[in-house]
Amino acid sequence: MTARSHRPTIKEVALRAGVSPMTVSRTLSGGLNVKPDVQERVLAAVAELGYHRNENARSIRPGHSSGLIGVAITNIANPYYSTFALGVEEEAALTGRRILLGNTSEDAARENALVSDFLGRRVEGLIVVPASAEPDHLAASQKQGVPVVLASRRVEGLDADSVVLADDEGAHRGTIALIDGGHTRIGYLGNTLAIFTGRRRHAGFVRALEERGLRLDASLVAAGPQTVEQAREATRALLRMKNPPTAIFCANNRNAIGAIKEISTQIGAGLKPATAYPEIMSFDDFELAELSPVPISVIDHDPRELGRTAARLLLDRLDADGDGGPMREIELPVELRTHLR
Amino acid sequence: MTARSHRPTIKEVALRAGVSPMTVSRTLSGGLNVKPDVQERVLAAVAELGYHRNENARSIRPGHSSGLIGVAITNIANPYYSTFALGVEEEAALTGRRILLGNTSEDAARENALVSDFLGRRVEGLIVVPASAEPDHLAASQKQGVPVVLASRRVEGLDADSVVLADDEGAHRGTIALIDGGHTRIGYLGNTLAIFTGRRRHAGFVRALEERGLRLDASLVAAGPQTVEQAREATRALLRMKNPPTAIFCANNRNAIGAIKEISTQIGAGLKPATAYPEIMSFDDFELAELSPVPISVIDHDPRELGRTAARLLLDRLDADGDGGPMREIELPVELRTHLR
DNA sequence: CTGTTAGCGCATTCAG
DNA sequence: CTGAATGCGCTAACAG
Repeated sequence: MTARSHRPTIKEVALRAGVSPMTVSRTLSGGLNVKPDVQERVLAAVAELGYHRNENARSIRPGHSSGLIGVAITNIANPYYSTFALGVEEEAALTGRRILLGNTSEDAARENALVSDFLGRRVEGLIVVPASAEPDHLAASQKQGVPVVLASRRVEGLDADSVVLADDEGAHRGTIALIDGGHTRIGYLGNTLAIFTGRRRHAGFVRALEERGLRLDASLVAAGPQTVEQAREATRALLRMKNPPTAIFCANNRNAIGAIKEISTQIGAGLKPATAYPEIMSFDDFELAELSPVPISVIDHDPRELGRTAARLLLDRLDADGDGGPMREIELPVELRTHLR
Repeated sequence: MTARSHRPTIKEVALRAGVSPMTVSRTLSGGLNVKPDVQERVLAAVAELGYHRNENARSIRPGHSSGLIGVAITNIANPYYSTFALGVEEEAALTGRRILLGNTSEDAARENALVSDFLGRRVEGLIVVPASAEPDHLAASQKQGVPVVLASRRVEGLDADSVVLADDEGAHRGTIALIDGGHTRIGYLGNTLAIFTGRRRHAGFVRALEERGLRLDASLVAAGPQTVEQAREATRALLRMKNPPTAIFCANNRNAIGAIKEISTQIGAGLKPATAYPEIMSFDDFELAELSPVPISVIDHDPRELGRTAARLLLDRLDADGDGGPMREIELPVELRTHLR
């Protein structure tokens, strides 16, 4: 069987139905001013040929848009972001739009290339979890009339719609809960401060310490681990200290999972009882958190809703006739859930 | 600030650079037969205007294609499938192609609509984790010269490239390991047999029982649970039996996680010691599996590689001049990893 | 109710 | 080395 690469065009449908291309076009756009029986003939031809209207050809015509939304995410494989993507996809699908998904791997250059590519494909808008602190490529998109919505992280110097979490408040509340639970030596594992959420969550952590009159011990702070493995190493270092922390604040799920894995391994080795290990506070809930071998609390939130909200911000702007009004900065609430275990 | 929705065209670049559109086009396509200084002028104009070649306009011209791959997945939020999507994205990006991602929610109608939409957008090919047992819409795609690659599941009656796991063999080996570990009453939690993987994994399970001379006890088999919550309920039912299983074979991560959660909860309630609960065999590894409160083994595999392989199958066919040869059916190996815990 | 003309942005073909 | 003409698939705008 040879793969006949033939996608029928409107002309072929017209020929087969014995009408002009315009009649086909009209029929496919709702059938206004086309006799019912002619419509039937057209639709029959469409079905027989398996015709699909070429949206790309359609979109180059004035007034028409591509129905595409460019989504750039730092790491699709992270359940947090994939759930976010699901939220975006669902909301976009409600308006018949599709998403063009790209993974940036937390790499600014890749984000640049991706945005550029998306613009070439004439996306109507961009939803970005920025890997780059550099606003130029996104500003360029806006200048072309392609709105940008930032999700999870903001970019300094870019006036764009955004939806982020209550990072500072969440980290603050979580840390206060630890302190009020009796902890005075609290470790910190999180992203580098170069990243928006890393900075804000760290700030909330520090603010809580100050508020309770605890001094910040730099040797307890690891602002850097990105992967579970790196988090394990950082945890190992904390546990090796002569005076280890009695609790660890983990600024995201990668770090919390790394900490738990390391603690679990060490408990399994049997050197010290489980109670000798630090308790965990995790910014991000995650599956099986309740199996932690040490007490764990989470600062929970809803990535799917984050995605939906980002999409709605964008769609609102796309549907707005004029400039769509001032930028909107949304902060989604988080929920402290103590001692899942 | 008004959102000037102006995307510059090749004409405007030409005007600004003082050349014809063709010279711009040539410059952007590699610059063959364009004087270096002219190229510079063109590129300067491109940069100043923030011009991006309109790929949609480009793709309607004969010979050119969209550079788009349609990916339809049953559930993006499932870490297994999001990692799969990452693999597809990476491999597609290597050839400059992008993915159009759609979620089917295990819904055949949605899959139909999605495929139809993808064809309208002139995707070069389709990568599908089929939610539907019905081959017609996918066959239609092939007939138009848009190749289809099935991933994880095959569709009966559809002659398409596919990459799936060694479901039967994996389930068989896992079950044999349980039996040889002394278990004679083994529970089963998995997808409905209407789903390809559900059917195959169940078959491997049954085959192992037969091989070892154990009879299949229907009351121990739950072929249906799709979500963690449903899996918990099914587990609860198994544990309530007068003669409960001493091991449970879980045909996917949703079911394994549900089982573990339920067992963990019951152990926490303190009615029976942990050793009184069934051990787990999970088809699919998952994060924190090693924290299971009961011994657990997994049939591991690599969803990212599954994605990469699916993409490569598709790209091979796209790059092939002729019909690309016979369909290829790949079965990726799985690895039994016993007693992570 | 239906068909013709024209043009969206781009690049192949053919003249210079 | 550069430009003009032409047509990709589609649909407003304008006849009829």
